[in-house]
Amino acid sequence: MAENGNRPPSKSSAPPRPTIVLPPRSSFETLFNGGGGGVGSGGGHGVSFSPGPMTLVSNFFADNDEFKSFSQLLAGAMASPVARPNFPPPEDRSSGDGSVGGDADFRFKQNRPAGLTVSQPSMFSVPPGLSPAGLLDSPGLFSPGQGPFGMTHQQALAQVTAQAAQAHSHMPIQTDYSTSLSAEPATTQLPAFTTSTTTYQEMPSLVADSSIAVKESSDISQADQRSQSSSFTVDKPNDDGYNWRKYGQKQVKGSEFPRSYYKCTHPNCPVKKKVERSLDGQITEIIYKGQHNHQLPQPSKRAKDFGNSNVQGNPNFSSQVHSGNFNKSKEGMNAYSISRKDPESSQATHEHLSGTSDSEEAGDAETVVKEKDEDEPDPKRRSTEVRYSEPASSHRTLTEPRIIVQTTSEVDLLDDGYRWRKYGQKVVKGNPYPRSYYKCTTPGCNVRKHVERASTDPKAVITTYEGKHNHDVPAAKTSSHHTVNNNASNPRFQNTGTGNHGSFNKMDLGSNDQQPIGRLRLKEEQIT
DNA sequence: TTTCTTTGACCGATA
DNA sequence: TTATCGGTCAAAGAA
Repeated sequence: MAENGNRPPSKSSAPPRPTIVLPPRSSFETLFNGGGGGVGSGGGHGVSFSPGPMTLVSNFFADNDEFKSFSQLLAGAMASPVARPNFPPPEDRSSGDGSVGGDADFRFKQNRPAGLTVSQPSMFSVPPGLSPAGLLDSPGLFSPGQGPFGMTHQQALAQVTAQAAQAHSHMPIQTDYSTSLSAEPATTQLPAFTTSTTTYQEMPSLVADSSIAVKESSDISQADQRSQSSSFTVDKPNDDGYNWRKYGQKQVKGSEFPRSYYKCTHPNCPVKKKVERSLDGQITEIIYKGQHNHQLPQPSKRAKDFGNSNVQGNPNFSSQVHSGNFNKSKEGMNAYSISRKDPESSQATHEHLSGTSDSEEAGDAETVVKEKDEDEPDPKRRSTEVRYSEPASSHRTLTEPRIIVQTTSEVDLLDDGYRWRKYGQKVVKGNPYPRSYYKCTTPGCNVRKHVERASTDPKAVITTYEGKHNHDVPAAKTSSHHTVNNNASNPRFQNTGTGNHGSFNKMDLGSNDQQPIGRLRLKEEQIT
């Protein structure tokens, strides 16, 4: 990549960072739940819901190596342990023998949110184009000698995001908010997936882009037939398969690190990305803008950079993704289409991919997938921003990012069990609804949360938590019936007795320290 | 010579 | 109207 190729030594000495694989929104949820619709086991329940994406991915595709089609991918995914309702709890699988598998299990156990289970049919679908292989195809992901998953969680986070970004750039996306925009004729290039009340955007799918090759440990998967050199430096933010030219760098307010601006070098390609790096070269944030209007660069080059490419090697995927033929995707989507009816809670759904840390230095990590109308005046077309941000903390070690899928409605924004004081509000351009800032009212607790509503659908909110509660959930709130309802419809939160946030605070390594929570955030934003 | 990065300046949007 | 900020341009330098 250009960015990395000519960096001054002072900047190029950064430790390897993962390319990011961001699971499209809610994709994992389906996996956790054992699948909804036509594929997989019907109605998963009792599935532990805590493994980070990497864990999920590893389990998800452990048995699947050479999927030839998306449906096969899906089928394979559903056959994975994670997707199985009777998937044994991590405790039962923990060996603690120090082996890769055992260690992985240990991590799994560590991060498992107590009582956080998923017992309902999937609220989300595996979006077409979501390639398990794409997720798996992450160099070093399971490389031996790098810990249980072959990479640090920080790397995992970065990898998740980068690949998501890549996937995003592979596939134009169309959001169909049935609750607000359903009347609009579909210019959909990708099918939307819906719940009974909400049509979710077909997220930028993770193309089976094994340009990011996988190197799995044998006990996790045999998929390393495809494995590529782990020398693929996953930390290259620009190694997403496209070629970028840096055209600017600036210190932006509010960020302690400079932001670099890149353009896709492909002629007439409007895609840009912003990358923030910490002083040690680590990526703290990547924001993609626009959609590639071309395919990935020539395989030869990509092969050089990434090793084999599943995009190349998986004609089904590459063709359907790049040629605009999404029939297969649609089929896959339908197979996972959501049948659950939950008007109480499914009005809007946002997922929080929460990373956590078992390190004192763990900071925030957030992934934002945000749709944004870029160059197209047509509101039906949106480009996508995929953001990965991770406050720089040079020695941070993140555990696997946990995935928190939060179902929120307008009324229960604050009913997460904790008490909040609103300390700020801001209106952003293009969104008639203010962005609100809340702070936990418990003395000494510095947790904040930020609630943002989609401009086109006030019921669609994005709640972002920052920090970690250093206290228990306050006594039950009197006005929590909405939360109760919401939680009732969302069993993942039932056992916690708290709101979603409380639940995943509690599940954070089972500790109640004040480590900041690494967080991955998926954010969907309607653009006016 | 070409390609790419760096970096100060410029411009438009916003408060 | 002005200041600030983010994004971009483009000249200069490096590889």
